[in-house]
Amino acid sequence: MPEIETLPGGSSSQRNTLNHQAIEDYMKTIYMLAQEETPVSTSRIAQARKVKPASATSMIQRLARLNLVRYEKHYGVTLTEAGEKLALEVLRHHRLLELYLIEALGFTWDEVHEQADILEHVISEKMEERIAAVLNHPEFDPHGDPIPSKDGVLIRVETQLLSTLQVGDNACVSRIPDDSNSELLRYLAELGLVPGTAFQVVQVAPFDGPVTILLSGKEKVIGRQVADSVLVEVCL
Amino acid sequence: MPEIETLPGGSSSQRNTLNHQAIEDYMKTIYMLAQEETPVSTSRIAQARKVKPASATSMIQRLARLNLVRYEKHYGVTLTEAGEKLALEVLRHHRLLELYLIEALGFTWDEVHEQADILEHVISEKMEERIAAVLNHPEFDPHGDPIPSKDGVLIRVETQLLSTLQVGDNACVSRIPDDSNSELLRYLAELGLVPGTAFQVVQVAPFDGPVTILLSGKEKVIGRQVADSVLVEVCL
DNA sequence: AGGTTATGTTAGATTGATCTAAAAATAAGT
DNA sequence: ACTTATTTTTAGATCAATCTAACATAACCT
Repeated sequence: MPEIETLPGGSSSQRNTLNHQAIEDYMKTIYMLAQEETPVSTSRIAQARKVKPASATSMIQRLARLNLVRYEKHYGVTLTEAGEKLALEVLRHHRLLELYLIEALGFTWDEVHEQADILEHVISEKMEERIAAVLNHPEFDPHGDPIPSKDGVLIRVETQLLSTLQVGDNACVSRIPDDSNSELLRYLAELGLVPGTAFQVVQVAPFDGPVTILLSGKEKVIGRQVADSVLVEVCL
Repeated sequence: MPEIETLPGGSSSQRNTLNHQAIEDYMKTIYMLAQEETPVSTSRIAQARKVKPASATSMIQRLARLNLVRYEKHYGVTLTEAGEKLALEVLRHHRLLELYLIEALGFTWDEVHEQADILEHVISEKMEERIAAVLNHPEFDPHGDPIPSKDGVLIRVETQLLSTLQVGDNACVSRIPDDSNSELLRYLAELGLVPGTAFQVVQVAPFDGPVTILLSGKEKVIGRQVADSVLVEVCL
């Protein structure tokens, strides 16, 4: 008998247990990439997941069979409603976990991404809920990324790269990509450039030179590469 | 090229990441079964893991190749030193997690086993360590099972079944198997029959009848089947 | 338009963990 | 010791997720 594979599209959160971690990882990846550009191409997915394009293709076909994505050959992939729901669920897990690891278990900023990437696939509904409760239902994770609500709503914040600011601009650090390398994250934490921190741009050297900012009374000079890794909101 | 598979035998805790959850599950199973009887037979492993004997055989062969077990065809399996170390590591994770889920996340007694069974394979050294620290390096889990120390030492407690006690005996509840069904665990919790509780045997009805105990001033009557699920230490 | 390059897809292989069915080894019973 | 029953192992299949190599499509560029 053919036995059709089923998944989330079904009803509620059945915790299919065979929600196959690979599926969730692909869905998360596709969701992320779709923010930047849609439809999402095979090669972008392959690159992000660090697999060969052929592997991505075959997984995409599987996701399409599961109605998690719409797929058109040689064109690209978009998420279905069920797919987006799944992706947001995983993202919620990830971000809650990152915050939890820091708040409850004393991890540092730069350590949590990796562990959260693994845990996100295996925590039960109950555990998700308890973690959210312990953290008092937070809206942002430690990197400044919004945490999707249980029913899949994601706050969207207008941000720009720190490196695009002009001299005199006042801004707040909004987000640092949580998959930035650990060195960078530790450096930023040391500088005090963490989500929520307000600062003013004092100087922007030309030719992609360093940016000087005034942060809690002290001037800091940061390289352009670093300035490209920090997302800010212009405030006031 | 042949590429030989390697694992823990190697050095330290390399967190091979490909410590394959199935391998760890088999090792845990074999460890447990070896407590009861050694060597451990294929069929016992298959039964415990709920797979067909053929599947167990092939996994056993793999474990032997990895030097986690000694295997002799048609005879049985014993753990190597590396194998025991791995099993104890997983057991440590499991028991720490059970306690943690209760203490830190408000899970109840009967809910933790399943979630711990999944998490035990994916927490990092760091996370294990932080959890142990938060719990103040506990020696027993909520079911009364001893938690192996980081260097693989397991406290062994002499226990007997509650059902083997005589009238007049004083005893303390020592352990309840953590894989007992949830109904039973909830019932025991309600009765107050949890690890550490002292009680006296008031009456033992013949023909496998119920056992009456005196527990914090109140008499409770428990069926024989329940009395067979509780491990006690005779105290005083 | 037509050829070249880049991107994507199919085909076929591999590995891990499982299965079923069949063969082999051990244990048991008279 | 011979037959039967039980247990274990082997052989061969399947499924998921990956790979490589070969083929197909689309995009690009004079």
